[in-house]
Amino acid sequence: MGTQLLNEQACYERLRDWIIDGTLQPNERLIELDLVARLGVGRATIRTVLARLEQEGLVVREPNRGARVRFVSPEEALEILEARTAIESLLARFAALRAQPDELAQMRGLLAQMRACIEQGDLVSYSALNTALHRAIADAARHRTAARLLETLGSQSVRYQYRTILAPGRPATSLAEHTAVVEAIAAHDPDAAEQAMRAHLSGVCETFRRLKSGL
Amino acid sequence: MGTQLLNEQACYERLRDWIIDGTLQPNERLIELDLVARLGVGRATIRTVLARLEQEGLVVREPNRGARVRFVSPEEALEILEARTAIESLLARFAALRAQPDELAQMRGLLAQMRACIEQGDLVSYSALNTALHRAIADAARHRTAARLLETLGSQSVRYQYRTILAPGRPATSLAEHTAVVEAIAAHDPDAAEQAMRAHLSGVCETFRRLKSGL
DNA sequence: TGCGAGAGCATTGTTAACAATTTTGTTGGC
DNA sequence: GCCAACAAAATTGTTAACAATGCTCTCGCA
Repeated sequence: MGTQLLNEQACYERLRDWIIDGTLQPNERLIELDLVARLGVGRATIRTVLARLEQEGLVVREPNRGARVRFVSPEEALEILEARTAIESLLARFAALRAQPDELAQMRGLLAQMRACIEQGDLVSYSALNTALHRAIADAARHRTAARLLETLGSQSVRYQYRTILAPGRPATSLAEHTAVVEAIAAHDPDAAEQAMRAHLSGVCETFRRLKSGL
Repeated sequence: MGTQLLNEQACYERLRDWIIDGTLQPNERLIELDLVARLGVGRATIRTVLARLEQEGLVVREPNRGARVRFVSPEEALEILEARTAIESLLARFAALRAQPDELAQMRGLLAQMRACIEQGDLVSYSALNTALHRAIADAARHRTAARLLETLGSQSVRYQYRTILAPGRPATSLAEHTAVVEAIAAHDPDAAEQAMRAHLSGVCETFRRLKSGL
């Protein structure tokens, strides 16, 4: 954790990253003077950054009691997945309407890499590629409002993102579902793309529900 | 505009209201010392509040150039409507699964009032009831994540909310669509409820698109 | 007239100190 | 040993002053 001099935006991004990557753990107290020392900014800056992160759902602040990293319960994680389903289906629809050839090529490239990961059993890389593919679809949709909603949702639930792919039989199913989504987008068929994305994420939701109750 | 002493939260809500109700107009500069004088808080408080409002999409801040009320273009308003369609369809689905009898009674009551408004040509009251009904459905869904997304979307687009109902023939259509949504929820049919809500808001989107191009 | 340099003003950004609050630790009585 | 009352420490909340930045308007010059 470096001690460089940062402006508010950089400080915000840094802190955000620390929460997302787990450097700062859920429920961990965020003490202003600590962060001041770690980030090399004034306390006022830290305060506005914490306020922003609260608005984004990554931090909880209580008056006179300071801030902590928000803990997202499995129940909330499921809600987030459900909301993601709604938003990403919309994005898939728009991607089918607006995707450019180079964007389609990129999606297909990601799919190919994902296939290779499955064959080699490399689920960690698969998960990263999964994220990249979803992002590629969101970008192709050119729908900033939906993309923005999705981004805030995603940052809240990273902690749970690895879970579902570990379910037995899930990797192969997941790959097939992603392929269907990309094919529908490539065919510029908005209804099919929306439906395929909905089917995919509903599958993820269902898997997550089973994992959750099985804990 | 009172000059009372407020804490951060109250200050945030006050400023938010001023933006939503148009007391502060789109693109209007938000000068920290002005707000300090009007709200009776320190500049630091104003600053964190502005940061929060930016994160919420109501304000735009540029480094060293201050904050202004974010102007939502008609194009963005359409995007917001599209995103609302996705979220509210989800909420309608959950409302169908989870609505309690008293909540259903409330929805029917609102529908009856809406019908009366249409008959009397009172579109202003109709619009308010419309908002109330959508909120009642969101509450019945018990889906905090989706509700939170919807709330931020709603606050950004209030400026455009009256427009669509003014289109010729819209009021009657709108009432029929709302009735269908409530009936599906009352029947505890999630698929029908989701579909009905989607149909309703797609109609709103389509009307808005026409109004927009007709400007 | 048109236009760049520079002074002055308005506003934002940053820092430090102080006040208020909560939390922690300690003492004394039972 | 346990609990209440109190004191001390840690932390957050607030304020004021100062620094830096961007904007505006004038002045000098072609």
